[in-house]
Amino acid sequence: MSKPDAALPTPRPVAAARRKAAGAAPARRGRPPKAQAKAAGETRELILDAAEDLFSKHGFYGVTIREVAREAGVDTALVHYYFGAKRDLFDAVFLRRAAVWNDERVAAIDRYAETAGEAMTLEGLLEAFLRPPFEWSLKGGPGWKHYAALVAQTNANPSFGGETMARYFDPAIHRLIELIAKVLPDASEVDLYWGYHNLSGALTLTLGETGRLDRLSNGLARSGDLETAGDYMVRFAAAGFRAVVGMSPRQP
Amino acid sequence: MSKPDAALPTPRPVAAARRKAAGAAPARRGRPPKAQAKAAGETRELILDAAEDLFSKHGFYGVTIREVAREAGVDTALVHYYFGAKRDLFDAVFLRRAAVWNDERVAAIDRYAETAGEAMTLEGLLEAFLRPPFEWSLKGGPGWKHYAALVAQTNANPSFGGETMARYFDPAIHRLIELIAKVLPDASEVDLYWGYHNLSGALTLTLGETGRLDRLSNGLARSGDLETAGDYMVRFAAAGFRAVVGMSPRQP
DNA sequence: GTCTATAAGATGATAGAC
DNA sequence: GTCTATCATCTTATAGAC
Repeated sequence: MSKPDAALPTPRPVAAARRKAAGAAPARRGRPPKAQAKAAGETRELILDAAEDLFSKHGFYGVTIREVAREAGVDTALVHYYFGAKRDLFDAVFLRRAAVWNDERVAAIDRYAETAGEAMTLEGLLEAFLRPPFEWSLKGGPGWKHYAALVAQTNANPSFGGETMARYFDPAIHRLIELIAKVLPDASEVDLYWGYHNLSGALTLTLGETGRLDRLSNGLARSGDLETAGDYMVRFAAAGFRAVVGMSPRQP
Repeated sequence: MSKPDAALPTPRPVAAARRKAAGAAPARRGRPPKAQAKAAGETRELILDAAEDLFSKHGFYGVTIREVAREAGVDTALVHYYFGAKRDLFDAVFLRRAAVWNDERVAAIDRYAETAGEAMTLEGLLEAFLRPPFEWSLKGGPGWKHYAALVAQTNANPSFGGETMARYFDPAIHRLIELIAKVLPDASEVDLYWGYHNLSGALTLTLGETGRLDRLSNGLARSGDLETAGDYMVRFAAAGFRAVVGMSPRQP
């Protein structure tokens, strides 16, 4: 019934093993061309961009410093010069967009809450909270798409970036839950946390854009169709939140 | 507001680096004790168990063969003797429980559908489909818990195990969707696939037991409380499925 | 089946010339 | 800031003795 041969991300041997397997160009002889002079801070950003891309696809251990340098078009030693240890590079990547990402989401729900006033709805709130990341992932350039996948990965396994995630993402989530509580006054805090947990999983899986859904549905639904994903998610989660109200008794 | 110092999985340098960092025992001198004779097939299982544990926590690249051998209490060369390349070991781990896992879920929803007959409900179906993995993770011993986390990881990033996942998991999911279609006759296939996508994300995040929820909720809700997670998930997803019925027009 | 020894190469990181 | 050269270590994987 299912077609076990559709396109899935290919397994990825670490840097050199992959180059070998791919029968890649025989490692250009002689001097590599000197890098052109870069604008101030540009090298730093190039490295972050490359690392963001690779970490989001292969995880911390699946990426080598050499690979990052190669994709960034800079020398290996420069990566250490700018960021120190590999782990620090990862943290820098995750940190770079964390504040923007969350400030924007908080601003969006606050703006919505103020505009809507008494007419505030659950769907409206979720829409305001979910749409910014989807929009960035779609239209913010490749960096934002990679970052979205990195956030998804970190949410699913906080071994790397967990600290940063808790520091920057949790306050935004708390604000959302606070506002949902106004719309669902009978919900307990526990109800809302479990509700958010369910939403969070869906969001994470969506931002990862793994292609699983494409294959499962034989192309009927596409992982990368974030517009549609958002529409379904808002409806699905709003109904879900309402359905779990009252499952745990409220604290007195 | 959040406590940025609670317990989260610690970053994990690769094998030797971690041993060094931990200031571990000075690598015992002299001959290691010979392994006792093992029952037939036991060594194989020991290796699979160790690999399952480690892969589920650190991913493919975050685990070394030496580490697997050490945790299994066998010689490094034996891992290759039994499984060949590292990638083949990973596949063997993922494959070992794939059939059981999915056969049991299909059996559970089929049994439910037959017993309930006309009285079949969405909640009943989801309960039948979701409870087995939760039960195993809770009561099936550590192996099943590790496997659940591995499934979660693979769903979130199918670079490794994607093929196996599609082959073994998709048919079970298709069967679930088929039965949901009976309960929600007005839903289009697309509606159901997006609905399942939302459920799948929640399931994945839950089986991962990352501790994110514990921290976010300051201990009010616990990732490891799979009983409660299941109760909320059934209610949340059932309402979600109903809410998305009709969003995409049905195929003629 | 189990272990020793070792090949063959990749990796994170740094010192120091320019 | 950038690049070369290199260290010290780790990694997968195999050949071959027992």
